[in-house]
Amino acid sequence: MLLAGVDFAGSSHTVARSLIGVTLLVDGVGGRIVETEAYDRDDPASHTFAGPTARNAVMFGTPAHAYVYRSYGIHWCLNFVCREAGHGAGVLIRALEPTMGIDRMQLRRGLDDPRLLCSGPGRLGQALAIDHGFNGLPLDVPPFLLLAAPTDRPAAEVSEGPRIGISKAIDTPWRFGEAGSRFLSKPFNAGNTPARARDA
DNA sequence: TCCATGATTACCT
DNA sequence: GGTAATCATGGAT
Repeated sequence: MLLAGVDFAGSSHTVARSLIGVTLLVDGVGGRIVETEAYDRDDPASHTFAGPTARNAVMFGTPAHAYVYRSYGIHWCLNFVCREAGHGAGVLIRALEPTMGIDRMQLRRGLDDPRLLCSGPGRLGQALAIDHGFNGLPLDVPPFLLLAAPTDRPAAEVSEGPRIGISKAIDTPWRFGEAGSRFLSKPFNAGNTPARARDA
C-alpha cells in the first residue's frame, strides 16, 4: 500500500507526518500538502471512535481511499484512510501550498490571495471542488493524483502540535505541518514558548 | 420523528 | 475579538 512514497498501511501519525511535502492534485488542481492531522480508532476526537456507522464506513474500509464528510453543515473536508483495512483510522488534509491550477482555485474561492486558497480544511475542499461524491474513491487513480516529495532536495522540517477545532483529546499533538510555511491554517508554536515560567 | 452536536469560516463591531 | 450561519449525522424518544 505504497503511494507517492507514503505507506498508507502505517499508523495515522506516521502517515500524517509522511504526507507533508507530498503533492496532491484533484483533476489537475492542487499543490504541496503542508498541514495534516491524525485520527485513530481509539481516539475520542475521531469519527470512528464510536464504531462503524453509515457515515464513517469508508474509514473502516481500504487504506489509501478518500473519506469526505460535511463539517458544520457548510464545509467539505478531505481525509485519507490509513492503517489496515477495517481499522478505522485516517488523516485530515488541512492545508496545501497551491502550485497547480491556481486560477481555477481562485475562481472557486472568489479570492486572489494564494495564502487564502487552501489554508484550512474547508477552504481546501472548496478550492479543489471536493464534495460527497468523492467519498470512498481510491487515491491512486484520477481524479486524484499524488506525487512524492522531490528527493533531490532535503525534506521539509515538520512541526507538530495539538489538533484544531476539537473538544476531546485536545492535548494530543497529532497535528503536523511544514515548519515556517506561510500556507498553514495556523502557525505552530512549538519551540517558541518563552522559557520563563507562566505560573509558580 | 425529533433534537443536540460539530475535525469551520466569514462577517460584524 | 466575538458571534452568526447552516445541515448531515446519530442517538434518543
